[in-house]
This record gives sequence, C-alpha cells and structure tokens, in this order.
Amino acid sequence: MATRNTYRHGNLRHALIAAGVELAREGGPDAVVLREATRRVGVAPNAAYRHFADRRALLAAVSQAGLAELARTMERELVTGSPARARLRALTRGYLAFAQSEPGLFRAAFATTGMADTDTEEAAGAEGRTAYRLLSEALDDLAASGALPPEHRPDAEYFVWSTVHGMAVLLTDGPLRGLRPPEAEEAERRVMDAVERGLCGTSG
Amino acid sequence: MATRNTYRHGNLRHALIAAGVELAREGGPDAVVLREATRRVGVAPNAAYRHFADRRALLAAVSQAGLAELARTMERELVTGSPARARLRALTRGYLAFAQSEPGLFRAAFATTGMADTDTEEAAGAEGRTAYRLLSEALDDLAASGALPPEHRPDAEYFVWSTVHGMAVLLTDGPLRGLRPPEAEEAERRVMDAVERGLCGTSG
DNA sequence: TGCCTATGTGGACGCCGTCCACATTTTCGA
DNA sequence: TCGAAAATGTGGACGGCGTCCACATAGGCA
Repeated sequence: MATRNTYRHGNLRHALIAAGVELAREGGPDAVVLREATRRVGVAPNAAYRHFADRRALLAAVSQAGLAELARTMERELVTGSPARARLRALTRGYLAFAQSEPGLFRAAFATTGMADTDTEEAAGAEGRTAYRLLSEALDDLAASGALPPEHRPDAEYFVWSTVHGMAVLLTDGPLRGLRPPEAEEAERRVMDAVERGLCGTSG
Repeated sequence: MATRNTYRHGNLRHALIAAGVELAREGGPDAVVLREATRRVGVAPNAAYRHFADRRALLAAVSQAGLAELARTMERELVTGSPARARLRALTRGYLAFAQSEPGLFRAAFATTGMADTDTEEAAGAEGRTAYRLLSEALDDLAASGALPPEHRPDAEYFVWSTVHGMAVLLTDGPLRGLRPPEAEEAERRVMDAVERGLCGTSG
C-alpha cells in the first residue's frame, strides 16, 4: 500500500494526518509517532517536516481531525424536528458513544492543548458545526422552548460540556471504565437527568 | 544536592517519585522522564529498575502522589462544622484550585489510566481520605441534611465528579484557560450553581 | 530551455527506554 | 562468625525517536 512510483507524493499532508489518526485510534496521542506515520505513508521521516513544524504540529492536526469526527458522530445522533430536550440528549449520547468506541482518538482529540482549539473550522463536522457549536445551538433551542430559564442560560455550555466531557473521561479512563453497556447507560441516564435538572430545574 | 558518598542511596524509590513529581509539575506527564529523574537524584538510569518495572510504573506512582496532593488541597479548603452545601462547594473549590495552580501535576495525576486508581490508600490525603471519598462523604452529608432527595442520591458522585473534573479541564487545557481569576470564579460559581440544582432541585 | 522553489532523501546527532552482565552492600542462617 | 544469597547500584549497549543539515529531484514559470 505504501509503495509509490512518483517522486512527488501528491498530498502528503493529508496522508500523514490520516496515518496519524489511525495511530491515535490504535494507541492514543502518545502513539502518534512521526516516523511511524511517514513509514506507513511510504516516505522518508524528514518529508513530514515540509508539512508540519514538528511532531506536536502533526498531533494538533490529528486532534482537529478527531474533533471533526466527534462532531460528525454527534450530528448523526441528531434527529431534526425532535424536541429540544431530546436533541440535547442525542448530542451528549453521541459524545459519549464516540469516547467509548474510539477512546484513543478521543484522547488524542483533547491532548495537551487540543481543547483550546475546539471551535475552528477544521474541527467541524459534516454540517460545518463543531461539537461546541452543536451544543450551544441545542441550548439556544432549549431556551427558546422556554424549558431553560433565561437566568440559567449564561455559561450553560460550560456546565453541560464539563459534565459530558468529565463523564466521558470517567467512562473511558476512569473508575467507570469496564462497565457493561447496560450499567454504563444507566449511569449516563442518571447523570444526564441531573444535568437537565441543573439546566431547567429550580433550586430545592 | 545529588551527591552522595554511600553506595546505597537510602530510599531511592521515594526520591525518584519526588523527582518525578517535580518533573510533572514542570511539564506534565510527558515530562516524567526516567533518565532525568535518576539524574536529579544522582544515580545511574538503571537503578530505577530496581524499584519500578518501567517508566509507566514510575508515572503511576507520580500519579498517586498527585492525587494525594489533590486530596490534601481539598481537605484544606474544608471548614468542619459548616453546612453540607458549603462543604461540597469547598471541596470543588479545592479541586479546581489545585488544577489551576498545578496544571502539570494535575494532568499527570489523571494521565493514561491514573483515574482508574483514584481510591487507593496511596492516593489519600492527610486524613486518609481520597478525593473521591471526600466527595462521597459530602454527598452523604447532603443527603442526611435532607437537601439531597434520596431518589437523586444514586450515582451523584459521578455527576459531581464529572462536572468538576470537566470544568478543571476546560479551565486548564480548554477554552476557559487564560481566564482572569474574577471571570474564572464567575464561571465556576455558575457551573456549581447548576450542579446544586441538579442535585437538590426539581425538574422544571 | 533553463532557473527557482517546493518537495522528498540520506545521513547524523543526541536523548530516551530498556536489556544484560557485573560490582558492591546488606542480610541472615549454619 | 562467616560466607552465601539477596538486594541494590553501575556500565555498556541496542534500537527507536525527534530533529537538524546538506543534497537530489520534480514542476512551474520566464
């Protein structure tokens, strides 16, 4: 697969990112090794330096690709026309499903400073919206529907994102990993119930 | 500081962990480099292998030390005798303060599979309680005080922990990093308000 | 056609994790 | 008490990695 006859590769940058994504899938961010990526593409190690400043730059590109796939997974769960609450649930389900089915790529997506660039065009899904934007719009819808009171709207993204991301970490690397799907879904449901109360509910 | 006259070191294991913690403080989990740790302790690289199976084992020990320091920071915020809600807030404040003041050690504490061993004796603070246990007891108190209804008690640890941990990630590596203390505290307050509603409130 | 720039190659360096054989120190039982 | 055995530290080596420098080749453009 890696043999080529032309001296020029064609689109080495994309090929290296694809190889990097594959490496991330297999072993997380630490497995995104420059030399191995070039090896898989069938090119000399130094060729990578024509397209990436260093290993971290390649990892950053892989991170963006991972974020884009996360966004696509979330979009896929979305059923347009369903009520705002259901859509928010669908998005978080997609987020958690991605983390559990692709833990390596998920960790790579948020590696080091990956989370700082979660709202770039490169990190967007098929519809051009990032995970953050999808979440943000769902909260807007929830506010428009009247379920989310205006005084709870500010910083609601951070609340939901924090909880869902934290839950993803607990499920993949944390004490909840290894939970069988039924128990995991049970925990997810309970946590998301609490999130909904936090958004829409009143202090007790 | 690293010179020694005796052939035997004395307590190399502890010294290596201490050096590893220092490295983690300076540059996160990736900076916990075996050779550098031995260099700082003033010992040959291979000496480490008498106390740790490999680099990952050293990192795991550093992770446990980091978790213990996290627990101590949380304990320090705690004012005994205050109401249950205030104690829960204090614990989360300690968690977030630690993440922000020691981002490298914080990331090392949860590196790779560190979060899977968050409730070991080694990860406990001065009072012998881990971060998880401190949180768990605070929720028990909240339930005993009547503020947390029994039907919301199950899995409440995961809800709170997820949110607080996620918030810590957003603040240190995520889009909220670089926030000035006043804005960061504002965001923290809003998110924790939502957590309290999620725990104690009723669905709206 | 011939030059310039972009792109890929080859070789080298230093650092890292880890293995093996060896040296020294401590422990402990005959 | 003394010597064997276990524990602990040393030295040297190997392969892999990230990265730098000099060189080769391909394509575009005058």
